[in-house]
Amino acid sequence: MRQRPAPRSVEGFHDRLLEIQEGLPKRLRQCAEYLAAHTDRIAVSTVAEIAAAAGVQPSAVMRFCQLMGFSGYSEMQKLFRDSLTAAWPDYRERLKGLRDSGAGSPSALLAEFAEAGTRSLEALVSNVDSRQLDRAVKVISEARTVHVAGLRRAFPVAAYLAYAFEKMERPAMLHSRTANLDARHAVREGDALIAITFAPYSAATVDLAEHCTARGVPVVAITDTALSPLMQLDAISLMVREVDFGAFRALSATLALATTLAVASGAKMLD
Amino acid sequence: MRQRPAPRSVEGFHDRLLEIQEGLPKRLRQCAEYLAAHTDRIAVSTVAEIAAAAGVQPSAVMRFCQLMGFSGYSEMQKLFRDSLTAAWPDYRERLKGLRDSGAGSPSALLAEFAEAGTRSLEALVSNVDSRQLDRAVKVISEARTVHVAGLRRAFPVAAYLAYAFEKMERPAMLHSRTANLDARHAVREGDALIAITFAPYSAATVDLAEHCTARGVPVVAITDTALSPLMQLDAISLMVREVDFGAFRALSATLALATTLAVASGAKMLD
DNA sequence: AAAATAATGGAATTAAAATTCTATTTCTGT
DNA sequence: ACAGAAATAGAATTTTAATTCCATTATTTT
Repeated sequence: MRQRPAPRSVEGFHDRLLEIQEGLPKRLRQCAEYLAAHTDRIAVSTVAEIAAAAGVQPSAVMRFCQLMGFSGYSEMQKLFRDSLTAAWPDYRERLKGLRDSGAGSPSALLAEFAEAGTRSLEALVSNVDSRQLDRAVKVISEARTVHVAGLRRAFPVAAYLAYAFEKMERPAMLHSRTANLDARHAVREGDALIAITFAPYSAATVDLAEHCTARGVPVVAITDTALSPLMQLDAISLMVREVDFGAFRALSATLALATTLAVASGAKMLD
Repeated sequence: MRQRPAPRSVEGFHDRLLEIQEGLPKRLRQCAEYLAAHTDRIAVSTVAEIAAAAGVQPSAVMRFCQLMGFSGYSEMQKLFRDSLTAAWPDYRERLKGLRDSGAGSPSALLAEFAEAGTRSLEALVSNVDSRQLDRAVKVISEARTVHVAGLRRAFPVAAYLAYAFEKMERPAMLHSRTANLDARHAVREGDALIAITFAPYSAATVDLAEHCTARGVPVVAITDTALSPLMQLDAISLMVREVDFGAFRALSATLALATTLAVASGAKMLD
């Protein structure tokens, strides 16, 4: 069997599997069958574990990897590990890479950002805690007035939410600190707050959230990490991990989540 | 610091992180922050990789693991590896599941919006006119001050652009009509305007674009159809077609395009 | 300001995992 | 059934990664 270059994607892996599978000897066939059914384990298992689970010797797994075109198990595993982490090299490196390879055109960059957005959206759907989401929607739909707070990078999201609520004729207020005022006294009992903030967490947003919590006004937090100060309050937290593009982070996932909150709570009110 | 038993779930991990995070010394705090933001990498990274990414020594990561209650990194990693294999339905499966069963639930809605966003991004990459994009980037990188105009649905995009330029220390001005003023006289020769508007096209944005064109200030237009009034001016036009879901239209593609303009023009200036 | 305590970086050590090698077994074609 | 080829198991080796240790640096207390 002649050597073909190693697959470069998970799809490529499956294709190759199909190509080589015919006329495979017993142990290698066992490997093929096990790996076809449990590709997701490759990223986090050792050769020994895979071998045991497939009922073969580690060396059989090694031979199988080489048959697939990889230099060994580690190289194959790398493919799956990379596909799991929505990780990107640093923005500067990436840009430099694009430029060096002569592909530094704006269109190439656009494709990168589009890719980053897509990955963020996929990760969002598989990670979001649907119980928290349901609770958030409930709280928002029951609020008299919805307050929306988000500054800096979170501001576009807050602005979009305010726009969406306005369009649905839902009483809503955008806390944008115009004239450096904060309008905390506009928050009344029976209202709810959607607070959006990402590291480095802006104090103004956190303050407002604290003010609300102290008064029993429910807070829905859209944030990025478990260390967010909003997690300390017992807010209903929705965590969003956007794919990094170094200094520039997409907002696709955050916006999709925000839209969902607005639309779902609007729909619930019609029930 | 007294030892508490190791967290037994990913949620438990986050909780413990919150508990211990206060008063953490510098390097351990770096670990905490990095791991809070990138928990998904733990399952597939080595100590050395985590340490490098967090900007600390491997031994610091080890001490952090022990502080969290684990015997070491391997034990902590096991938690995340198990949670991956246990049941992490990937994006496609999850989407299918939601379509079939939980129709109408907030999670199902989220999946729909994510899908709409993904398709918008795909369409964007294949439809965008790269010559126009190149010209737009050139014009923006050569401008003294970049003006950004967008109202209503386009406002979040304009706000994001203003934020991105600010972060890159690029002189930029967001025309937001605060106090119903328009700041058209702030546009000077040598500047450029990025005008964003979608049907129904808001008069204020179009007026500003006309004002600029009349004075020889180049205009980059982000818009949705060939019928846009911005197309009548000889602006550099970038068309974006967002896929809509119900009455709500995503902004993913528009934002990706906006980010590209900002980053590409920023990169060009470094040449 | 000095002593005590805690935190850190980096090398040294230990442990674990990947990979290779080879004797043995199992096929294949005659 | 037999020779030759292919495949396999398991041990041996090499490589890589986790963990510990300790000298040095920073921080806190007296």
